[in-house]
Amino acid sequence: MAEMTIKELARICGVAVSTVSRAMNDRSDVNPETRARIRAAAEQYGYVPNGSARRLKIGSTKTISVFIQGEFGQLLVEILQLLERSFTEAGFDTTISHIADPEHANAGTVERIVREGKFGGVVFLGRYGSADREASAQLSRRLAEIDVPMVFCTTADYSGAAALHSSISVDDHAGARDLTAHLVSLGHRRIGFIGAGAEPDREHAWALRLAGYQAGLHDAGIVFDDALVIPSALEEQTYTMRNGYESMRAWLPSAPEDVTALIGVSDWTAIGASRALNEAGRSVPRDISIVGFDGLDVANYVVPPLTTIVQPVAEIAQSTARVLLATMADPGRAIEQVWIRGRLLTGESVRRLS
Amino acid sequence: MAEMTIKELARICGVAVSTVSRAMNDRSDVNPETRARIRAAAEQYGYVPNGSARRLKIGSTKTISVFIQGEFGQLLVEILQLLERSFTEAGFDTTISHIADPEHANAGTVERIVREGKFGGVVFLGRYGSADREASAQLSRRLAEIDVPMVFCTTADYSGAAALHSSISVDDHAGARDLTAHLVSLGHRRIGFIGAGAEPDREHAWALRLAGYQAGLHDAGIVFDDALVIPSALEEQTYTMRNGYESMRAWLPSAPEDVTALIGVSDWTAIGASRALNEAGRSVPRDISIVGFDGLDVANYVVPPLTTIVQPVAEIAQSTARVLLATMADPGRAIEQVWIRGRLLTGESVRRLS
DNA sequence: CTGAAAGCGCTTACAG
DNA sequence: CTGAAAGCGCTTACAG
Repeated sequence: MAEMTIKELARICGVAVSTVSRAMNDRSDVNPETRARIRAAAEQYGYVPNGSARRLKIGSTKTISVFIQGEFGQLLVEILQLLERSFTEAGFDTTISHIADPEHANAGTVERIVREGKFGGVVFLGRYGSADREASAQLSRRLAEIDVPMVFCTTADYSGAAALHSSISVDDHAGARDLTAHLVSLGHRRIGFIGAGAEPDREHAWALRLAGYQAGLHDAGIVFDDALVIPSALEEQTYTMRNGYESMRAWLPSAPEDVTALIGVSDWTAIGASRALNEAGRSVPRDISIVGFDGLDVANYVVPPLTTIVQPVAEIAQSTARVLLATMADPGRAIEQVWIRGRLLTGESVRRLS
Repeated sequence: MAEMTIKELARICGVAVSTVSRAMNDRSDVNPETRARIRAAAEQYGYVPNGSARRLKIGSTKTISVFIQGEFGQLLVEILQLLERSFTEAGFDTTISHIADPEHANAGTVERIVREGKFGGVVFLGRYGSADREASAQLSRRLAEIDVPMVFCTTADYSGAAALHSSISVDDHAGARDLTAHLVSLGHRRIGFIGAGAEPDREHAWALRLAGYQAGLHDAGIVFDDALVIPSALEEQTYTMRNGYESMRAWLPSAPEDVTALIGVSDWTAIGASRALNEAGRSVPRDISIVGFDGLDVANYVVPPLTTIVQPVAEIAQSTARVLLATMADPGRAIEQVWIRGRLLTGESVRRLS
């Protein structure tokens, strides 16, 4: 079936192409009857305006692009669906680009897509940026030079000292602090943290959560002990079940005997670590308590159900859409950093002491 | 930073736009030095060709579109990454569209995107089509009228009697049959199936897996018993952990006492069902054996690790890329239905009887 | 190897 | 309310 053009449809309808264009774009200055006739013909002949030509004319488009980095689990799917809905309601199409491997997606690719795309706005969605901080920072700075509104959702913009873009995320710091306070309230004082990254870092989720945990300890007057921080065994997989498992296995032989509770940097991490503990003959929560972070469905289904911080998915998506649309309407708008507090969900993975 | 056009760059370099175009597109008929000079200038000034203009001229594009339906777990992420890599190697860009809610994504949206996009080819990726079979079939037929090569990956095309599109998938039927044979070989004869859909169906994964299970029983001379088929409790969530859990809870009160093994329609289903069994005081595999399907990482980490069929992800992606690229090269090419055999992975969730 | 020119299919002032 | 015309930024015969 050959593609039909506006010209052919115009001839069929006996009008000028400009009239067809107006009819297809629901402009007010068309006779309702003409409009109906043209749209009926379009339907009948399967006419669809050529998007490329349209975009070429219009310049910036009614399209918002969402970039997703790496894996794409329940959390991001839920946020993406909510974003798509918001954008549709606001009259925008949503297009998605997946950056399979943030490490190898050289800045150029992303930049090229954003520049070529002529998008109305861009969302970067993805929990965790590249491990190469300098590359991330550089990309972020180059992106800032492009004249398109962008926001970062569930991920920081790594541009360095002063943020160049708005970002919306769960409050990682407060969440980890809440978890720590919860454990303390149940009598725990020797509390470990699973899944710390390698280098000093202040922007990735793991670093914020680690800092929140330290703040929680401080709140309770507990001295932070480096020996209770369990480093990630696997590069670039910080938040995975596999990393939780491997990290715990690597750490267990040298683990201080008196640890009574552990905070996983994510639910998956906690689940993987639990498995390693089980294999080592230590039962959760009898021998050791463990909590996660994110509040995935799976946290409710593992045995025992995990105590965790639930990410406020709806609020995150809402804020993201709001900030982006507002910035699109007023590009000079101030940059916002939005941190949304997660909710503590009590499972059965923590034992009350004494 | 204003967008630079080919015209401006041409003026800067002191050449004609056609020369810039040739240089940017790596055509052979340009003086290597001119080419180098132009590309350097492009880099310096951040010139990126306008994709819309390019597409408008070229007509069909060097872009392949991947449509993803619904959730997007480990399996699809892995396949998508492999597809992206194959397409890139073949010189194509990959663009992704997410159909958040296949139920509500009226055929029109998908059709519009495909028609507008002028893609070189289209992949439909997603394990499970819409529940509304008539709508699916109709969409499939309408898509067949569009003059773009398409293949279905890990999902059937639901066009009905005669397939209109090529499709590549794990061999659901053989996999379930293998699982059944495995259980039989360990002494099980009263084997149930968790996650059957509501209506008669022959195309969805659950239906194929159910049929494979029945074939496996038949192979072993075991009479199929309807009472051992556990229906899905939740609409549109067949393969989720939640559905495994809820379905098992609903079924348990009326469960025949003599069941010794269960086949989950997916790993997640098996994991959810295990949890319900645990809550009811039945331990896996001591009291009852259970197997899954898909071979997700999580299957190795639950306790006990799940026996399952591992989806041959690499082969699926490879075949999908091969079939699509071949069809793009030769649109008259015959339609292929590719079923790839999965591998049985033995965990610890099955007990040997007697 | 390079340039001038036509044209891809739209949208949008402009004139009626 | 409608039409004729210009032009968005490219690519590609065509001519040199």
